[in-house]
Amino acid sequence: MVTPRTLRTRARILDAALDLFERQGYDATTVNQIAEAAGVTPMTFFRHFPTKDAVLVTDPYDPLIAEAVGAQPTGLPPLERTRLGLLAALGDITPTEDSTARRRVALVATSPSLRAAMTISTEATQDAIVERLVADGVDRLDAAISASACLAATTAALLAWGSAPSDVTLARLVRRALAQLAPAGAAS
Amino acid sequence: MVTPRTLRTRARILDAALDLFERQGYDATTVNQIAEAAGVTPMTFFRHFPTKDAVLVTDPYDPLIAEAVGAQPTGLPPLERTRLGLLAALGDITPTEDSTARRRVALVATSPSLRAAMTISTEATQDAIVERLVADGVDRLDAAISASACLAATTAALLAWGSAPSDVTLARLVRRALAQLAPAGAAS
DNA sequence: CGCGCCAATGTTAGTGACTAACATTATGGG
DNA sequence: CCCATAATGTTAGTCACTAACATTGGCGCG
Repeated sequence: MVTPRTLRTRARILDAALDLFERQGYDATTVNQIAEAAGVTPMTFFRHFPTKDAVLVTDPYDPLIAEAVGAQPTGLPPLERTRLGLLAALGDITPTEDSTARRRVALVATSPSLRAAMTISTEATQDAIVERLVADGVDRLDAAISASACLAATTAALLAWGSAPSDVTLARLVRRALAQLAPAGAAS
Repeated sequence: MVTPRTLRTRARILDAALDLFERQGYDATTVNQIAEAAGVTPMTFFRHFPTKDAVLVTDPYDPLIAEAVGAQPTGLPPLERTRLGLLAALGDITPTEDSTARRRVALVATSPSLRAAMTISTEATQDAIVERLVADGVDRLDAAISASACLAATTAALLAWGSAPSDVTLARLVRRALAQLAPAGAAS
């Protein structure tokens, strides 16, 4: 049941949180402060976001990415399949970026606990890719290695993007990251 | 001041913690339980380990690894330097493994919060590698990409080792992981 | 062999993230 | 305009972790 009221409250909490995080840092900001600034009870905060870090960390792209990886030629080694799949998915994801994406990423880059939360969330994506590769007969360990390496490179690019000049696009950085994992001297 | 008494207490806490974690799971075990089992106050626990997860997560290998990476030929692309450096460092690290290493890794594999803690700790290694590469004139983003990709692959191997048959060595799995990041068709 | 010093431990009191069970408000559909 | 029900509030609690101060216990020295 997604009522308009829910959306408004959620947006107020999110705005208050981003504002406070940017002004006084993530760790120095308490959920109580966020709740108060949003005109709401701490309890209500947790009804909208399961954890404090969930305000900043979300990625609903897992199925999309796993599918893109699966769509790459089965003959390729798993690393290459994953790499190409991520590049292919990139086009679908980038346009969706809302205006706060960069602020969120910049904030995540500032706190170890946030980067840890992001890792946990990335694990879901990794699992999705691994399952997809395993379904095609790839060894589970090989799949995990490929997926985690590609995602780590992508994450490095993402974090860099958070504090990059505003004319640098995320897609550009990710392409650069994944290019380093390409078979020697390959184009694209 | 590293007195014998300190070492004994620390060992008692560590034993109690490993035992409880294995019997009832990491998240279900409280610091109070560990302290009680070790015949000690919760406060004392935190004097020996900064956090609950510190009992399981430690790696003091950063300088060693960074040095090994730096020792690789400067002409190579950063990913390859990092990869070869990690392989070189592997020999120095493996023999040091104490008998609880595998138990610890197996436990880390079971809980997302522990894997997150491990990521934070791996970041230190990553930073050491990045600084070393940057010192040789490598672009910082390129360095971060290489280091994080190689370490992610290594971590995947490490986690797999935790629940692998006991005749499978860590070095073997790590070599397999890093081999996937090798330039196409290169040996070892 | 006992005594005093200081590291190691204990005590108390508190904060902040989160949870559960139950009470209250308010919104939008009939 | 009213009522069912979603959304919020209240209260009370747990657990990881911290700070300040009090206490104990082991080891070196006389």
